[in-house]
Amino acid sequence: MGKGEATRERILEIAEAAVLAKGFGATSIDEVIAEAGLTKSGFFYHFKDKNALAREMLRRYVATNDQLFDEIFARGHQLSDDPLQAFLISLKLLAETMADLPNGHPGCLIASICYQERLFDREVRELTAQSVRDWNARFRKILDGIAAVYPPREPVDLDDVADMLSCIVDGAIIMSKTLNDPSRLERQILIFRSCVKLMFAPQSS
Amino acid sequence: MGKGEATRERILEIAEAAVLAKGFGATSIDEVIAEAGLTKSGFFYHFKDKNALAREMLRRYVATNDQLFDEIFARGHQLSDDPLQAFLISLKLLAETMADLPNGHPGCLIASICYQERLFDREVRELTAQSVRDWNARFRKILDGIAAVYPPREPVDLDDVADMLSCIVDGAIIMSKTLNDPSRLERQILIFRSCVKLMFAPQSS
DNA sequence: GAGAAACCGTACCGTGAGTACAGTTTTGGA
DNA sequence: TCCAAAACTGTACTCACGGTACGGTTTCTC
Repeated sequence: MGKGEATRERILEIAEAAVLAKGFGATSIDEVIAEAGLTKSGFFYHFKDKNALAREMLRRYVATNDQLFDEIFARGHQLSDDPLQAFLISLKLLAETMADLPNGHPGCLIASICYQERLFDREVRELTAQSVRDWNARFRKILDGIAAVYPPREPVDLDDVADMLSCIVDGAIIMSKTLNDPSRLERQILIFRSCVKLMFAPQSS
Repeated sequence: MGKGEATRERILEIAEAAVLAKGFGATSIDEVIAEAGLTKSGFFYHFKDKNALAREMLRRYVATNDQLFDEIFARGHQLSDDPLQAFLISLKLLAETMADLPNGHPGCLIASICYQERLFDREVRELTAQSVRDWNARFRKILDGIAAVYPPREPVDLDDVADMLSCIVDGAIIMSKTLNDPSRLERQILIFRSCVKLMFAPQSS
């Protein structure tokens, strides 16, 4: 890794924390470069403009999240051969992971971008849309596996159930931040888990 | 209503549409006053600064939403004496109301503020927190009424279920906007409705 | 040791928030 | 109908921020 790449990473790390804390519009390049210890010229050497910064931040964020999901769902699959049990275990792991974040979840970049859409170009917005679609498809695939074994009790659209997880997480992050109570995120994931159980698990007193 | 009050309302209406479309930071006072047809001096005569504008926008937004919930849940209560049925009807009405919005839900002001928190003062943030708490309490009260008649199947925390509705709605709004598909919001509310049914309704094939 | 990569410094432009303050029109009530 | 308050207008600033331009300098790497 060249020195330039390291600087880029440092900038992205600092920028992401700032953006999640106060929004993209309120994050000034000046403060980022001050913390990163370089000049404006240095910044624009690495990023054409603020949009380029957003694009790279987003790529980083999506990659990190993808990796987290890979790990968590692989682990669930390791611990149980039953697709429903594996998913329930993974959701538990996800909840725990979120609960273990030191200062609560810092925020969802996609949601942050969503509420400031006009600040970004089409490429950035297309990137957010695609990653949401990918996550939904991933969850949908898991649900397909479950539904094949356990026919859902209520007639539910599996696409909607898949979407639900992303919605719950994004919504819970907002509530956590608004109420300054990190525990809400964990609890919402667990409530979703209960819903999945109710939908698919066979009757058990 | 004096002329000043009418101007204030006009500014708030224009500002809300702009803020939900592109975020608070990206909404300039200049463009708002241009559309409202008054000068900068005129604007600052009504609002001390941008924070004061946010505060009033928020008050307006919360009041409108409160009224919507009042209507929808009152209507549900009219149509059925059974607390569970009444809630399920209300959720259906809520879903329909959201589906009927011409260009999809314009966005949640609380979420928008959440992701740009540092732009706002403590009073604004306290206002968002309080309205979320109020909405959660309202839903919780309804769930209490239901649980008294229909003991929940899974051991669920009713506070969490109450929170869930807000989370789902906020999350679904983000997904709707990100994917440019307004129907997601309606479908998520209906999926939540299915979950409530599964939690409380007695076994029915 | 040379050339490319990774910066620094300085000076500049446009836009938007916000201030200051004096002047003008509009409005509602005695 | 007049008068005072309310509701503005106009001008002229300030400061911060995004972004550009460009020449110079250091630092790596082959």
